Amino acid sequence: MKVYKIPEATVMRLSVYSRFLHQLLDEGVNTASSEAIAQGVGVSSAQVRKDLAYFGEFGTRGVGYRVDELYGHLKSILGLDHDWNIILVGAGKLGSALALYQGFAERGFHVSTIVDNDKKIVGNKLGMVTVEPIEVMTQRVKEKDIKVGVLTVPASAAQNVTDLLVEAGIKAILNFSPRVLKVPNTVILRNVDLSVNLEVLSFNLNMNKKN
Amino acid sequence: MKVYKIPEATVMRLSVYSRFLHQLLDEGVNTASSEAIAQGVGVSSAQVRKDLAYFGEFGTRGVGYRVDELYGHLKSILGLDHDWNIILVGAGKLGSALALYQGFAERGFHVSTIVDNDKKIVGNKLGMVTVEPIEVMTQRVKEKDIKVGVLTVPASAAQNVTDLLVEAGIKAILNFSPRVLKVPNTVILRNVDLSVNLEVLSFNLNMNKKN
DNA sequence: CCACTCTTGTGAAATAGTTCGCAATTAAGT
DNA sequence: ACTTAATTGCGAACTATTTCACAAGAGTGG
Ligand SMILES: NC(=O)c1ccc[n+]([C@@H]2O[C@H](COP(=O)([O-])OP(=O)(O)OC[C@H]3O[C@@H](n4cnc5c(N)ncnc54)[C@H](O)[C@@H]3O)[C@@H](O)[C@H]2O)c1
Ligand SMILES: NC(=O)c1ccc[n+]([C@@H]2O[C@H](COP(=O)([O-])OP(=O)(O)OC[C@H]3O[C@@H](n4cnc5c(N)ncnc54)[C@H](O)[C@@H]3O)[C@@H](O)[C@H]2O)c1
Repeated sequence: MKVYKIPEATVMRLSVYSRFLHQLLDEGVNTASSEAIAQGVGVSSAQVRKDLAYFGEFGTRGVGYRVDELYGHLKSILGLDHDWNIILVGAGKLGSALALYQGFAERGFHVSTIVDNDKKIVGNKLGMVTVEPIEVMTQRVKEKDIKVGVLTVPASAAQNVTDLLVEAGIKAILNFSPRVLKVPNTVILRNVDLSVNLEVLSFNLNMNKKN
Repeated sequence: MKVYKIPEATVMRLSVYSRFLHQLLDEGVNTASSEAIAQGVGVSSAQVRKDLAYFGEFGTRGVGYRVDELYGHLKSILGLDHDWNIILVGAGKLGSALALYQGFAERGFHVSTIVDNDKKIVGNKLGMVTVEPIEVMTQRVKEKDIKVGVLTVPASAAQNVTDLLVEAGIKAILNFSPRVLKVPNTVILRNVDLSVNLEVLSFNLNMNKKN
């Protein structure tokens, strides 16, 4: 079987395309050219076509893409044709914001379990979900067959929690703590580092000033 | 004047290196080799050396880098040798979490102004800062000479707020809303798209399953 | 002061990702 | 049926980034 390695940048763009297509659907648009999509998300039309070409031929020459069809293909490519259960670890400021965010559910991501090690927080309700003690984490991951964990604990606790999640059989982790985590290569890890984002801005501002 | 274009990936790694060096400083470590840094942040040692080479020669052959020195250089390269005032627009769930986050101040980013258009929220205190009405935004940006804006408003309001910020003279925007924003190319824009991050995980989980 | 070890800095090679350019195909107009 | 205009899919060219590999120092110990 021939398996191409898909650039991560491509995957990220696919996600953005799919959201833009959703917007077009809402607006009642039936077809869109690669150029229209490109304009909408701020890339080149060749880029759009190349990205899609990794996965098949979805368009019609001379016409463009049917919005509903392409949207369906992208959802399926991204693994969004079924819902995902998520466990959120650390119900602090950031964790609470994420837990209450509607945007995730809209894309099929459901925060079905929230755990924290602070007794004062355990028992609180975030939306429909009650914060449970950290001790039940392993059990919940196993019994609910949760594949995705979101980490919003302090950096000092991050590796520890990660090890427990991995042991419990988690398959992917989205880490918000500013710590480099070690995971076996069977587990997919992504880091969202907000300070890094600000510092890239700061770097560019600094550059502009000098040149 | 010779100006090298620095890959964005390099800049992001510099930020991570600098944080790791800070950690080493705390631990009382005096020198670190490129290999040690590489291990600590999960890249190759050649990558570390190449990244640093864009900016100068900071190490000593046979020895490595003086942690305090290199840390200082990186802070300066990243424009972190002075503090930055930030305006936060949208004091909702995510905005509040960001406003109260200590990690930013530690790196020299100070949320000095917070604005929102919801009368029920205006007047609330987030840490030391009082949420002000959206109407004062332009004035605050100008009078405090704020360069960086953080956007945590709903997608529907994002472009509108952006236009106002640009008009007020903002230089850089960190956008958390899932909308592609248009800004003049004199303004630096970065997007933090949390749904995209989850969808990349979902894509990879989906792939693993199939192959 | 020489031999040995360690580790940087950096060209060159390898890999990865983006843009270009156009043949192929479709639809619409005549 | 033919012509024209639009737009995809895709190989080839180009550009960017990472990795390799090693000469050039720098410290250490005899
Ligand atoms: N708040 C932000 O805007 C923001 C921005 C960028 C990064 N972060 C990072 O996100 C993480 C969380 O930030 P926050 O501001 O929400 O902090 P927070 O202190 O409000 O929340 C952390 C939560 O984790 C819980 N916790 C601590 N140790 C735990 C453990 N071992 N097991 C389970 N739960 C545990 C705490 O009880 C607390 O509820 C931190 O790593 C922070 O650096 C936060
Ligand atoms: N909460 C999350 O975890 C999360 C995750 C990913 C993305 N986001 C994005 O971040 C943004 C904010 O999310 P949130 O959950 O904090 O929403 P929220 O509704 O809690 O907060 C939005 C705030 O913006 C204010 N606002 C609305 N229009 C405004 C305007 N024109 N000018 C000034 N203020 C205005 C509202 O009054 C509200 O306080 C959204 O775009 C959302 O998609 C949030």
